[in-house]
Amino acid sequence: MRTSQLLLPTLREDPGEAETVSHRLMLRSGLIRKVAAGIYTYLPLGLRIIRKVEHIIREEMNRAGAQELLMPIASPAELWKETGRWNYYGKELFRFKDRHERDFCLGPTHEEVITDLFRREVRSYRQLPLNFYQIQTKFRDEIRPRFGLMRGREFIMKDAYSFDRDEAGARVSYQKMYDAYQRIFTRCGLRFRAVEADTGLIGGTSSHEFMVLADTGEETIVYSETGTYAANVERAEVLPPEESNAEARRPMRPVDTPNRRTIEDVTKFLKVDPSRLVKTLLYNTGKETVAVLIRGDHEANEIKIKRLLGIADIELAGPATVEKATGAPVGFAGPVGLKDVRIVADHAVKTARNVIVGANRADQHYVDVNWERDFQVDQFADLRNAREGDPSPRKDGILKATKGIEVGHVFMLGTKYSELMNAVYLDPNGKECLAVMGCYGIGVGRTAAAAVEQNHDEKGIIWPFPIAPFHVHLLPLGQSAGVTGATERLYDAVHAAGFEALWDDRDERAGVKFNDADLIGAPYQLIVGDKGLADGTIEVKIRKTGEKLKVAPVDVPETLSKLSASSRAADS
RNA sequence: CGGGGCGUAGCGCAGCCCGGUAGCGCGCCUGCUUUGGGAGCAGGAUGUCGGAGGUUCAAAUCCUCUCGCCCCGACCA
Repeated sequence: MRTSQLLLPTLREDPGEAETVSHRLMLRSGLIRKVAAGIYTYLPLGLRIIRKVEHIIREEMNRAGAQELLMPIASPAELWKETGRWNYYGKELFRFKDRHERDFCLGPTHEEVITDLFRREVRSYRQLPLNFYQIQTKFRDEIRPRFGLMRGREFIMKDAYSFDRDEAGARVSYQKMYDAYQRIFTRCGLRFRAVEADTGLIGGTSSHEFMVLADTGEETIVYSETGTYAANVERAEVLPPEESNAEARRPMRPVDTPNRRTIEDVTKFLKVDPSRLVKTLLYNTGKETVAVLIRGDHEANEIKIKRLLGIADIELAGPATVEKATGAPVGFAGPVGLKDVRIVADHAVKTARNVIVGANRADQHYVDVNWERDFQVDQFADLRNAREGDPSPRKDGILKATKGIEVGHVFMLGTKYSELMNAVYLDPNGKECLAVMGCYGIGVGRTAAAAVEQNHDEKGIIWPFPIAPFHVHLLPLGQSAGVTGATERLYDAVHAAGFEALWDDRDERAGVKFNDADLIGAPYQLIVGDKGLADGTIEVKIRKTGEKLKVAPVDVPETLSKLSASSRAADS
């Protein structure tokens, strides 16, 4: 492909709208352009990358025995009402009416549609197991789209759904997808880690997220350095502290804490460590107000709280509710003397002695407060986020924390959707059985963006060979007949050897071509100039290392084959 | 939705506080020179100053409303 035939609008300066590396570089290198918030056009070069990622996904999904189909983007409300998600999904579900005033939505995921297909078309246990996948545009009306392709409202996703006769079969299907994902992300040239995850809105029994390790990641994961445990912090279990606390209980007393409302204010004012405080968070569940006690240096985990309460949606109570429940303004809530409110507490509160809590009076706290003697707790549970330094719940070491970008997610769904939608098959005895399901997603654009986050330098992108838009970037310097002729012969030879080449045939100065090539990030650049040709060589520049090899033009295909051998090995 | 910020030429920005002919750099067009890391000189084109309303002799600038976008928090591939 010649650049003169390609819309490739590279930008010299960083666009004002982008702050993240991948977003900035994808705009600058002419891969994407924004149409509206979270909605992008893929320009020709960007689409090539998307197609490369899709190609790898297809190969691995097919290898794992899944079959590709394609479901519609618009789906009727009826299906979503059957599973209850028409109400449950919230504003993220983009709804609209057709000309007959019938309700529709843009598919954010496709459990309903695929389960509907299954129940209509599959009858017998002989047809199972089945695994269907599609690579398709999804729409989720995200509260806050950001970082370009990292979190779009419209985005391309590979989603797959497995149907098995039983739990055991479903576990096999799940494992096959888990293995396929390992291969996919490895082939995309990513450093990643599979971690235990929460099941969120999709529901189901267990799941893993595939996290690309990057500082700009929105997720925090914890893992055991010495063991195998790895989990999203929102999921990671925290073991109850083992040691009992021998500290003697001192008598409780009130102290004045004028206008000190936050943990930080109170600890500074009383000159104590945050771990000496217990914070009292009041949550509205829709039915009641619940007080959640968390040690001052710990972070509340709302997912765990929701799970404990068995409530899908909770929110921190507003000032009015807080005042009603505690009789004090926000910032002075505490468990002592708190009436008519259910109190749940994190395990760490149980062993904490002589702590500081709000007094349920303006500008006062209690110090030397002790559980059982001074306040009661209805239930203790694991309610906080894991953090670095906590023991691994598998008892295989101490947890470390890192940031990650979620590029894939696999779920064991169980029979949640088959029950709600009556997706059944007949077993050998002619008895109706619920299909046991799994579902498996990969964000295609996000995978590409994550690859940029992990593979770039100050000059631009450094594409991993398997997903590079072009393998080789030909840079003829000047317009002499010798250079043009040599470039043309190289272009053909490189193609014949199986490489995709981009030929910069613009009448630009060397510096412009070099900078654009570094920005676009093809793994190899071929620099053809009169200087080199005079002694019979051209230069092969390796983008990643900056290394330049002087090579006779006839030897270029072989040199490229050798250089790329290791990156291509993963293909087979 | 809450908090913060921004909308001025294709891109990056200044001008706004203190109202008075709309500017700079890059890119784009023409010509000459140059040609291995974002060239030089000369000439040129390009704006409903996000939109609507208001104040004023006069509004990019002040006021009100509105739309869009970005960043930080609750959602997720």
